[in-house]
Amino acid sequence: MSSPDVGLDLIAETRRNWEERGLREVDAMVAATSIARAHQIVLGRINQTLAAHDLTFSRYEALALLSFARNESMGMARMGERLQVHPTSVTSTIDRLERDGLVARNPNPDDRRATLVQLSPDGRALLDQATASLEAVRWGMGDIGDDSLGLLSAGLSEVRNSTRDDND
Amino acid sequence: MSSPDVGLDLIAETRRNWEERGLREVDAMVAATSIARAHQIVLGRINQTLAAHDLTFSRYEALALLSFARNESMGMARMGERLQVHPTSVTSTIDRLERDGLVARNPNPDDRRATLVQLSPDGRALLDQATASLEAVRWGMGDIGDDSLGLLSAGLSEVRNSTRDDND
DNA sequence: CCGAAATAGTTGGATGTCCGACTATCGGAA
DNA sequence: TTCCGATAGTCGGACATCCAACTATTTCGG
Repeated sequence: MSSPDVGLDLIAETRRNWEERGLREVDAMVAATSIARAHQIVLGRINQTLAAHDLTFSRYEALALLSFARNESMGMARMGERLQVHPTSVTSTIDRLERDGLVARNPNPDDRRATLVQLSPDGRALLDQATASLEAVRWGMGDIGDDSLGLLSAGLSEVRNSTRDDND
Repeated sequence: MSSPDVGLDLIAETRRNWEERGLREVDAMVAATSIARAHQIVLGRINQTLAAHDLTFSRYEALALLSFARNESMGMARMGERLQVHPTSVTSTIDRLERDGLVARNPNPDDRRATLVQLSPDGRALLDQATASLEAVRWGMGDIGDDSLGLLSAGLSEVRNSTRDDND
């Protein structure tokens, strides 16, 4: 069924190497590395799918976020909070979406500092097409069953919420 | 114990939004999003820790890989395979490590196309210090128990090995 | 033995992300 | 009311990553 299982081998070998060296916290290292590799693979699949629509996952997420907002419009600062990215990343993402005519920047009449981003009809249409493509490839999750996906998501929420003294 | 649980709320809200819209494969979408967010958080913690050593996770991984190689030396193509990144990414990473005196480029006497990357004494010393720092923060995995980490890693290996028709 | 295909690495271009710094504006406290 | 801190966005710089294209070598098939 499965291919040569490259990813597993690489992680397993890394574990052996570190164990031989006497590293403490090998399990944590393996988990962190596993997250990084899984991210690399899943995002690669997703971006490959979205490339057919001239989109990336970042831009897709921004379009989707706007599509759920009242009037399909939202301030940039709020977008940054929701997407958990730096304000400059929002600027960059919106720049490209605007360049492609998928969103528009409008002034906020109540606050001249703020900019409201508005999803355009083209943006909404492209979002729907891209969403259909992502559904077809199950967001890059392959043939994993929903029950396993649920367990995985639960484990990852533990990671997100694991305390680290500082705030997130 | 846990903080405001920001990440969970955002993911949970995203799930609600998509469910209302009638998306199929909501579990896959949540899992993919969870991986992306966990990656963002864990890598952020790791890079914050490594910043004290003027390193990033990419550069750290390259140093660690070299440290396990025979003579702490390896060809760049092989590094790309092991780290699962594009050859140009290896070039970029090695450029910066070389700039900082942590590795050296040497010609391969058996193949004039190839370049051997050699870990320097400074690089080895810095790697050991950085590793100690990462152990102290458990590679960004917070206070999650080793048993949970094991389950998580197992779930993620399933993702890596999930078939997607194409090869990886 | 020779030329085509494969391989190693680099360069240039695009994207995404962060940080620091800067401008413009808002808002609250003295 | 005025000034100072907080907030909204942008810009420049650094880094990571991919792709396409290019050079230099190596390798292999005829």
